[in-house]
Amino acid sequence: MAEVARTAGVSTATAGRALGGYGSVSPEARTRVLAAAKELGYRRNDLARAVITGRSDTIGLVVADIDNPFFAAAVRGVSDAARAAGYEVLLANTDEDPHRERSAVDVLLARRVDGLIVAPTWGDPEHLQRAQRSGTPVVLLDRRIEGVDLDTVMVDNFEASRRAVAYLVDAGHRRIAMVTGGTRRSQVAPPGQRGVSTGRDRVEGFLRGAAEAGLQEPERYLRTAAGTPDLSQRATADLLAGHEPPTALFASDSRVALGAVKAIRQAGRTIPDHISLVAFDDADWTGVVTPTITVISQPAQALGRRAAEMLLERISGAQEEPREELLPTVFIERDSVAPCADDTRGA
Amino acid sequence: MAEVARTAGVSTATAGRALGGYGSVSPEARTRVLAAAKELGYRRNDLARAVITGRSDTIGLVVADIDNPFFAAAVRGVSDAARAAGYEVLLANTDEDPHRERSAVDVLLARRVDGLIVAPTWGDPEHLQRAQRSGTPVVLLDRRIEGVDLDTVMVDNFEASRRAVAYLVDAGHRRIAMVTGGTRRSQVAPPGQRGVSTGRDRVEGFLRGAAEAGLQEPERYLRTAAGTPDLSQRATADLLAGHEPPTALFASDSRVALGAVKAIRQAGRTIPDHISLVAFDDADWTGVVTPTITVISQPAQALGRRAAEMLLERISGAQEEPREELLPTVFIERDSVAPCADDTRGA
DNA sequence: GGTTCAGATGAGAACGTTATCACCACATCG
DNA sequence: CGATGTGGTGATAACGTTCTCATCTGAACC
Repeated sequence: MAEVARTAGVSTATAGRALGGYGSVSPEARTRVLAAAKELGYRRNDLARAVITGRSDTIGLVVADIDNPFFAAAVRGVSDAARAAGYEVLLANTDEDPHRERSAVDVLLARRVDGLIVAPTWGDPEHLQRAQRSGTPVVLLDRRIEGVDLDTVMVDNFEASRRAVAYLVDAGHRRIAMVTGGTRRSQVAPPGQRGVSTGRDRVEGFLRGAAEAGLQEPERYLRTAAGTPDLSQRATADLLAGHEPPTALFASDSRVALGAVKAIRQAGRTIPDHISLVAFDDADWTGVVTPTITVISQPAQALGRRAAEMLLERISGAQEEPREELLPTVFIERDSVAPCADDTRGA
Repeated sequence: MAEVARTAGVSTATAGRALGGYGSVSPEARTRVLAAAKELGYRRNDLARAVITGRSDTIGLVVADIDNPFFAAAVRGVSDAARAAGYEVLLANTDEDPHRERSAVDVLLARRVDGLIVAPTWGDPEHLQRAQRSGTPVVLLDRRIEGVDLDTVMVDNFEASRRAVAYLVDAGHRRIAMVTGGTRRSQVAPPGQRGVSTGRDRVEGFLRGAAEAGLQEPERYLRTAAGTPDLSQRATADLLAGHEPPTALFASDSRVALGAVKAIRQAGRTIPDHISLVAFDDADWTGVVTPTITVISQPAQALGRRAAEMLLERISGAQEEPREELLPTVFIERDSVAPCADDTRGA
């Protein structure tokens, strides 16, 4: 910059003003500086600027796995909203490992991000609260943490799941199973905080829906820790092979549904004749398989966008109470649910 | 840091050495500094460090759309390799807009990324060459640019496509269609550089395969500018409704395939009885639809990982000639291709 | 016992910006 | 005409680090 200033015949202060767009500069000085900068191939150093201003115009984004379609869409939403406001996005994956989440947050904080959007995984969220307290706003995406004062953008997983079960019950089903990832057993945490809120809420919605229908022992048909297609396939196969197999299945996300569909097919059963299926997430393929799958559609991209918007509000100094914002899900009826054909429905 | 130094009773220089892990510090001084830092809640400012060292330990990643499964996987690969080496990833989407690509590169350069991984879209690549020349290494991901000296990691799209067509020809098909996105018509660029190399190479592979089989006017069955499921669905419907409809279809990626499957189903045809299908990309759903889809599988995540590795080599000063690295595709035979049943196969 | 050398330390410069302040010229106003 | 702004400018401090250099200590070596 000093060289640009020299070439343009002004002080570095004036050159800085012309290049940085602050203060006031005469039109002629500005053009001279700009010309000199172009001639010399000058490129601004945003890092040095950030050191001075204390703002990096960057937000940190921490998700479990960008390669999961839900998060990919959410990241896209965050990215779009961020860029529209002149912010860049620093991305980190955790693979649901609390240790990686914590270290990712530490690194992003050291890089002086102006704010953080986190889809928190299961451990102690103290690092998130500390970040917020020390002046870096945090917005939770897709997952809430009880007893923590942070903005949160998500859907009503409990209610959506309860309704899905009610829908299956209305179709006459009584032996309704749920396959889900998330809720791990081998986990050290207070009971209320096990697993990820998304998984917990969906399981509780399932249990509530089952209870409301007076179903006996719904836990008998609940399979957790099946978060990948492969695990889900095995869990579903297990369910189908059991005594009094379920006549309907609720899959907690599209990857779980993928494994479930495979297992059902391999077991020689057909959807929806032998077993009905409802899944979370309107993945692209759910509309193209035979039969098409009835799903609870989540506005993944909009969730990301809203999270970014809320974060940007906080960054610009909004001081209201932390709020939990719920975006609506859409229940899309397709062809994977049929009335229960099983005579033993009373079982 | 000055306060930490004061608390620990050492100079800022020594505190810096203890905190920054450079130079040499006595064990006792180190422990005193670390204790003081912890007590004061000191958090290092990596931005200031980057200003001094000239290295930000950050790489910029520019792709068309993170919400596309191929790129999501590639980004994951880049991210993993980057983190393993202590680098962070700054992400940008272009939506295939050359203007956005250029401005994204400009912003990332201003943030002093140590290197760039770009899946280049169609316009003039001068900004990429300039970045490389001015000392920020650039690696091209998934797409090459002719006549440009940049490292590139991709697959052999031409050969994979040629083989896919040959496979269909071997099954007896003569009216083979291709639906693809990418190659736009309304584009201002020298003929050889229209569209994105991936799309061009696949089209040329298709044409070569057709030529080798002696097929007449293969262009008649070529539909470009159908990069989204919706556009692809329309293009496929159009093909099916035409005179002498194709008996086999080659879809240039999984999203195109999705639209094609929908169109085929809506037209009342079945795969593979009426029409065979081969698609690029082993999307998760291609193994679960009926019938399962025969695909050319790309190692998307490995492409990202290799791109990051090559970039890191350049960053650490490797000076060899730029190279183009091809990762192998895998042709996965499933159930969407059947021998041609059409009597008029000579047409 | 002097020379050499490595380890440890501090003072202060350096990195490339923005922030602060003082100053000037000039217009505006009463 | 003097007081009061206001836009433009430059010198220099400031940001929070790392880098450079000089100095000191003590051990090892012949």
